[in-house]
Amino acid sequence: MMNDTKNPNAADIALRLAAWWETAARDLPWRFGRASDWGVLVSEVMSQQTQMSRVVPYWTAWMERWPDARALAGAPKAEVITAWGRLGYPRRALRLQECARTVAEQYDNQLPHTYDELLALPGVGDYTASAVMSFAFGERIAVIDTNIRRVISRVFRGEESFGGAASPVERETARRLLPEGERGAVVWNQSVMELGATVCTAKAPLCDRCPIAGQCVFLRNGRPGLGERRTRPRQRFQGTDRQVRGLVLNALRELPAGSVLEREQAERLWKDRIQLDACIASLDDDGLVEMLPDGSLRLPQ
DNA sequence: CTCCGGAGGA
DNA sequence: TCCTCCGGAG
Repeated sequence: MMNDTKNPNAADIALRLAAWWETAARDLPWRFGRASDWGVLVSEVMSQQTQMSRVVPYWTAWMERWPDARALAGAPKAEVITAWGRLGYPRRALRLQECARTVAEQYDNQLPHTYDELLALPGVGDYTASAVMSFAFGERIAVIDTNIRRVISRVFRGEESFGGAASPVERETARRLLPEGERGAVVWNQSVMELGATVCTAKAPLCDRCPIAGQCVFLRNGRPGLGERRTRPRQRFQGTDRQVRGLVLNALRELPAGSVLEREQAERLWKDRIQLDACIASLDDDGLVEMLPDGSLRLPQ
């Protein structure tokens, strides 16, 4: 077809999303240049597997208490674990502190500015390294998370994205769609991700509120397979080790600082003694708790 | 109850 | 490549 005006045009979509970003972006405290590079990294680590809205109060308190990598590096582990609160996946808290130590010691308290150096930091994977490069340093780099994968797949391919790791084709597509200029690329990453988080959601996309509904192949095709395919296998929580670990750690966090959880108290948290012990052992392995000779538990020092 | 989401280790 | 790691919103 010679003049297919319906074919999605990346430049046109980028313009529309940039305009939408100006009016619709959530006012998160680490956005719009208000946070340090380190603050941006902390926000990204906290946002791994956790909704931004839940992160905000934790991030604010965290950055007030430990404004930079050096400050976090010197904090007692127990305080770090406690401050992580109910964000979930508390190993992230320890990795973030390890990251802070690396930054403080090896990089003189300044985040490194290359993707490879960022990627090598504890708790920093492809997504976080790319996000810091883009959002903290303003570099032109394709950021790929599940929101961006979903939006790009729907808008340009008219399909739901597959689960699993991003394929080389997906990565190449993401790079190709990136606007030429640095500033444009940053806004592209932020706006596509924001669209995926708030409008182009996985299960019930709000197409009537979408600024690029007129350019979307997925919508034009009648949203084929909407909600049929999961981006990842379903994860149960009730009865799992994750729930038990959460109960134990939460009990420790709620204790007065420095005090221990007696064995009897721990046993009251979960009926299945075998599973409880396995979870305590795994928390110990992770460095999230310490077991004393009498069987009581405490947060690590 | 179901949904959502990166890193790292096996 | 698969699996485990959480908690709160809907």
